[in-house]
Formats: sequence, structure tokens, C-alpha cells
Amino acid sequence: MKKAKPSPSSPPCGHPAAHEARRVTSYDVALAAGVSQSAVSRCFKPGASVSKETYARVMAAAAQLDYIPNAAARSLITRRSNMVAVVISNLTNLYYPEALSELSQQLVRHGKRVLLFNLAREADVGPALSDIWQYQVDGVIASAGLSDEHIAEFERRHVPLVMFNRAAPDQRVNSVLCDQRDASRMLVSRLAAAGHRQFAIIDGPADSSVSAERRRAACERLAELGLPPPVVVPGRYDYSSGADGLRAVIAELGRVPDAVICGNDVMAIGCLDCARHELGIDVPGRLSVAGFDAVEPSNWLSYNLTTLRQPMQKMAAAAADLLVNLIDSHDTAAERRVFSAQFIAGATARLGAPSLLPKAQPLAA
Amino acid sequence: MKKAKPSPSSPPCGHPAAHEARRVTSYDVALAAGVSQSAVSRCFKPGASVSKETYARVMAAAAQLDYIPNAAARSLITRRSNMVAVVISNLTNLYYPEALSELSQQLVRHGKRVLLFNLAREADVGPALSDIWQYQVDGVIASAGLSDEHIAEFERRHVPLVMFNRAAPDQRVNSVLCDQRDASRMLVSRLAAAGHRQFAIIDGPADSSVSAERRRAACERLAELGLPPPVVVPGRYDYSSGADGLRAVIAELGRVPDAVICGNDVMAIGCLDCARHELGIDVPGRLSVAGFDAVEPSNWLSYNLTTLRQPMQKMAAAAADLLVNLIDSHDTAAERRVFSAQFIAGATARLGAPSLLPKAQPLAA
DNA sequence: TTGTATGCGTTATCAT
DNA sequence: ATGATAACGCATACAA
Repeated sequence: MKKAKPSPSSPPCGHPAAHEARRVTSYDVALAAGVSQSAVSRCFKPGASVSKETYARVMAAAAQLDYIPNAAARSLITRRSNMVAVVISNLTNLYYPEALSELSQQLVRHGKRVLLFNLAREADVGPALSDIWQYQVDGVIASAGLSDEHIAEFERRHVPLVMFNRAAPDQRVNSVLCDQRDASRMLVSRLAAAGHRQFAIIDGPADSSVSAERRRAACERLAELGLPPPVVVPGRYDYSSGADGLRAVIAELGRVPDAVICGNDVMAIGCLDCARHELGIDVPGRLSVAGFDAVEPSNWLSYNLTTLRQPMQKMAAAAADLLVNLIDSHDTAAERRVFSAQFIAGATARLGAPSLLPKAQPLAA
Repeated sequence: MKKAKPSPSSPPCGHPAAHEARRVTSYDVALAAGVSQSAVSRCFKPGASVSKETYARVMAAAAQLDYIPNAAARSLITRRSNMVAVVISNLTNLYYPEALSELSQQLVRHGKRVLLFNLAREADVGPALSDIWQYQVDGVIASAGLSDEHIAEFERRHVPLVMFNRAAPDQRVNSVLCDQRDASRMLVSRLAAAGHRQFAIIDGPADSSVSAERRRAACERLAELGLPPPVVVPGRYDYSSGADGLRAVIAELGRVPDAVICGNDVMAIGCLDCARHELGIDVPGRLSVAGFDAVEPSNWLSYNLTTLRQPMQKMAAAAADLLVNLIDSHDTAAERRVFSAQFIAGATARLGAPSLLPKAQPLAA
């Protein structure tokens, strides 16, 4: 009542829109439509109670003035920014762009926008988090390793979190993941059944829990089958480390192994190319090569890689669902949705007839 | 003075943090530190004038309370969200993840966060824009085709825009791009000089201005050189359309052309694989294949593609620079930074010795 | 259904 | 250097 919110349609200072034109607010629309500001606000809220005619007049005025609600102001009061932070480690890794793309699409379907946190290394998650808190995101999908302290901070701040393709260290945290252990065991079983005895593993980077799980499961299964322990060499998830890995394996073993299991497809492709084009090794005749993820190039004719596909679309949809449920109903019950990988036979490994080989049955070589 | 901003450290209702715990605000910190709220605010502003001791006490209180400034509230008054919208068309396209990753890194260096707008098709830019206005982003980097109307809206709303790798239709809009025309002419010249006469082009999707420019320039250069017009078939920028394209070319021409120029590397790889593995065509012996972008797989041993590399990192840095300058100084002068592509000889095309062949010199075949 | 009044959490403008 | 106070633009309880 004191100040009549004058809606200064003329700038306070002299220059006409010289610096930064005043933004159009709901007050301007209200003035133009001859209604109150709250009426305007209601017109932009889905389930509001507005009369047909008021709505029409407001919308007409809004359209004419190019009015668009200010999300910052809205989020201040509603405590909803409609933004979801997606923390992802390495966009050049082929697997992650696919994940990001799917996640983005699924989140948009739920009316959420993606605020991107692209880490150079998975270890850089700390600084990203402090930024995340600032931006008042409604929730976070993290495809990066989070420490217990980090996870605790999510709880303290009541920010819903869904881990994507990352196992939280036995915490009660929501997660969507693919059963890497099962996938890895399946792969080893198939290869062993086909007669491979000496395995090698080109591992992923040390900070990748996914790769660690794949390696562990493979070793475990090999031991169960009574096969010799594999040669394990480190890799960096990139093409050249696949080639480097193969050379290291051969150096360490003194000969070409029967099969190389690579921590991801890109390394498998690097390994494959090195074997064929550099070392002249017949794949799969003399050496079998397998990877993980079924990224697009793994399916190209030059490779036709033996690999394991994660149901990315389903996983992304599950992650988005999980997160928006967490956001809408302040539910705190932790859920983990586990998907299983699909074996892609490809043509870079000698494989027995699958019908004869039950998945997890121990086999004498 | 009326209400003492009681800073209700106990929830108004009975349940203790049952629903959604009250957020920690600068008032809470002020109370704990025994200073005013504005003092707290100043402590979080870089160039503020605060005494050493006040600063220390405030920061201690803030740390203890886990206080983090609310970016939404800040942006409401400062009119700066520190968010930049990145509009990108197709993350599964290999070229774009690279671009996004670089842009993200460069923007973070300038204190900006990326709000991602991932379009399924470039034509879907309309709905994305209305979202963009809501979120009060400081600026936009668009790697998608924008109509004149869209561009006009940016001006009306005073939202800085930088087009990335997209030519604005002769508008005065800031842009960072790679000289596609020059690149395409360079490629044609090199191939023509090496004796190729019958060309074919596998074009990109109709809504890709980049692909159109590449095609136009190639045709232009072929005409200049007095070579027969190329067979042009459409593609979709993906692997299979490279193979489809090659088959279409052969069908239309009635024979295998001397060279196929593909709108991007992924199609070139598809074309290459089809030629070698499906049609048994010797590349480059009988057919030369070339692409654009120098995406990572183009450099893999199985392909070693003849292609043109865009200086992505420089382009991303330039785009980020340009945008933040636009944001900081409300400058309206349009600038376009054009980079030139680098020819990657590869091994999928027969090429003459480059030293003998000045770049744009007409050559008799 | 509509309008009034208040608050969201911060920064900015003043005095002091 | 510090504190009071007024925006910022919107949503919402409440009164009408």
C-alpha cells in the first residue's frame, strides 16, 4: 500500500535501454491486462484456478510483451529449480556421451534441465560438488566415484542423489547400475568354454570402480574354473592404451595369450588394431579380444567386437525416474536398480555354440 | 526493525526436519558470527571491503553451518546466473561430444556453468529457446541452425549469443567457425591433382548448414577444375548412411567413382567399411574415401582416414572468450572468428606429393 | 475467482 | 568497515 509498485516502464535514468533494458515482469503483464500480479502468476501455474477470460487477457498481454517467467525468482520461493546436475567424468570416452544424451532426454521428459558437470578426471568431483550446492539443483545424477564423505554431504543437504553406473561403497544410496560382475563372469565362461586357457586383462584406470569390478569378477571366475591367473596390465580407457596393453601383456607373458579382456571397447579396439595391423596376430584365430559397453564403433564392420552391451536407454530412464520420484516425494528409501548386460558375440573371439553352454556352469577346459 | 528476522533455527512445525530441513542462509551465519547479514554477504564477494577479523569469524561460522550462498537469490539481484546455455544438436555424433567437452572446460575456466540443451534434431531449437529465456542464462553458445527470427529474439532479449560452427545467414551475429569452404576446396584440389576425375558426395542431413557448405564448395571447385559434376546422394551423418550412400552412388553412376567425399567422418567410415568388407573394393587403390572432422576413430589403424581436422580446442576457447566478453562488456559489435581446417592425409585416398601442389591452383587432370 | 500482502535469500545503496 | 533497508521477480496464504 505504501509504494504502488510503479512498474517503471520508463528507465529510471535517461538513456533509453542504452545499458540493459529492464526486463518484463509479471507486474508489467498485470498492468497491461488490467489484473493483479498474482493473477498473472496463477495463469502460468498448471493447476491454477483462473477464469477463462482472465486467462485469455493475461496470456494476450504476456504474448505481446514477450513475457517469460523468471526461473530464478520462481525457484527462490518454490524451492525447485527444475535443474538436475549431471556429473560425468569423461565425455571423450564414447560411452559417456551416449549416457549423457539419454539422461538428458529422459530428464527433459520430466521437465528437468541438465546442468552439466564435466570432470576431467573422476577424482575432481570435489570442486564440482561445491558448485552444485550453490545452484540449488533439484537432484544429482552422478556417474563418477563418490566418497563416503561426499555421499554424506548429499544427505545433510537433502539433495537427492542417484548414482549412475557406479556402485556406492555399500551405502544406502540410490543407484542404477549394470551387473558388471555377472557380465564379466559370463564373458570368461564363454571364452573358457571355447577353450581359452591363458587370459590377459587390460584394466581401466585406477579410479574406475567399474573397471575394477570387471577385473575382479574375471579373475574370480577364472579361479573357479581352475584356469591360470591372468596377466593384468593397466590401461587408461583410451585407444592407445589398448595397444600399449597388448604389448605389455606379451612382454610379461613371453608369448601371445589366448584371450585379452579389455576394460572397455575403445581399449579393445586399440588392442585389436595393434594385434592385426602392427603385430600381425590373427584375431580371433590365434588371439581372442573382448571389450565392454558395445559403443557404436564396436559394431562397425572392421571390428565387430565381442563385447557386452549395457541397456543404456533403460538405465537412463530408470535413473531419471528414480530421481524425479525422490524429488517429488521426499522419500528417503534407498533403491538400487540393477540391469544385466547383454552378450554380443561379435567376431573377435572364438566362441563355442552358446546353446550347449549354460551361463555359469563350471567347465573343464 | 519491525520483525527482527528471527532466524527460526527450530522448524515452525513440530516434526524435526521431517519434511525438508530449513536451509542455512546468510542470516544464520550472521547470527552465529555476531555480525550483520550484509557483512556475511560481503565476505563472499571477491573484491569486498571486510576487515580481516570479521572475515575470519564469518568464514568460521559459515564453515560450521555448511553455509553456501544461494545462486538463485544472487542471480535475482545481480542479473547474472553464471550459467551458459549450450545448444547442441546430436550428442551421438562423435564430433559434438568433443565440442561439448571443450566448451564446458573453457566455460568453467571463466566461472560459467553449462546448462545443456540437447536437441534430437537441429530443427527442435524452438522449444529449447523458450526454456532458455526462463533460466536467465548469461549467454548462449549454439551449435545448431538458428533462423533469423530466433536470432532476432536474442537481440530483443539482450541475451549474448555465439554461434559455434554454424554460419548465421549473413547476420551480424557473433560466431566461431571453421572455413568449410576452404577445407572442401582443399580436399577436392588434392584429390583432383592426384588424378581423380569422377567424384561422388555423400551429403549430410538437409538441416545441416555445415554439410551443405562442404558440398557446395566441393561442387564449385570441381566445376572450376573442369571435372564432371559429382554424384550427390543424401546421408544422415551416421555409419549406416555411409554404406547406403556408397551403394546409392554406385547404382546411380553405374560404376565405382574415383573418389567419395563424405559429409563427415562417421559416414566416411561407413562408406569405407562397406567398400572394403561388403563390396570388396580396394581403398584407396580403386576408390578414394575422405571425410570431415577428424574424429577419434578416423585415426584408428583400421581406418587412417583422409580427412580435415577442425582446431576444436582453439575454437572452443574462442567461443568461450567471445561469449564472456560479450557478457562482461555489453558490447554489441558482431565478431566472427574463422579458423581453417588442417588437412590430414591419411591412407584412404591416393594423393600426390603435397609439395608439388599449391593449394588452390587449377590443375589439368 | 480475484486481489492484498508477505516472504524466498541474496546483493546494492546508503548512512554511519 | 559495518549495519539497516530496499530491491530482485515470483508464488502463496489469506481475505474478500
